[in-house]
Amino acid sequence: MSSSFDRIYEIVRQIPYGRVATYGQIAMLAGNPRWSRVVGYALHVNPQPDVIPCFRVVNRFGEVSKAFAFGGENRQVALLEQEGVEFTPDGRVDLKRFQWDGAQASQLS
DNA sequence: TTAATGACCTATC
DNA sequence: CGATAGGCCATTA
Repeated sequence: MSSSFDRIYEIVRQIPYGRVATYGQIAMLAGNPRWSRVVGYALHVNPQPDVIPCFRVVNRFGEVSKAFAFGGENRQVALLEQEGVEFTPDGRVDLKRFQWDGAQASQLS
């Protein structure tokens, strides 16, 4: 019985293949631009990793968090690369090309 | 109920 | 430009 997390999970779970979303964006789509921290917390508990691709969630800079290392930070990068996501030498994702436009998708007829 | 924590973001020095 | 501080929200102890 999650509380507000359900809203967040709903968004993250809608992230399409080969696309990434940011905590702030997810929070915004959830209806609260300041849930950024809550989003991270929600994914931290990640009760159902089978439907919640947390590895597709990155910070505002498209970079994966340190504490994300649920099996090696490199793991998340590898997974995203597997989906066709390009990473920069800085270890960041090209948000302007791979950031999931959930807002647009949500409003898309 | 209060205090402390957190996979964040923004502003300031 | 790099580091620090504060703010915001929800969860947990």
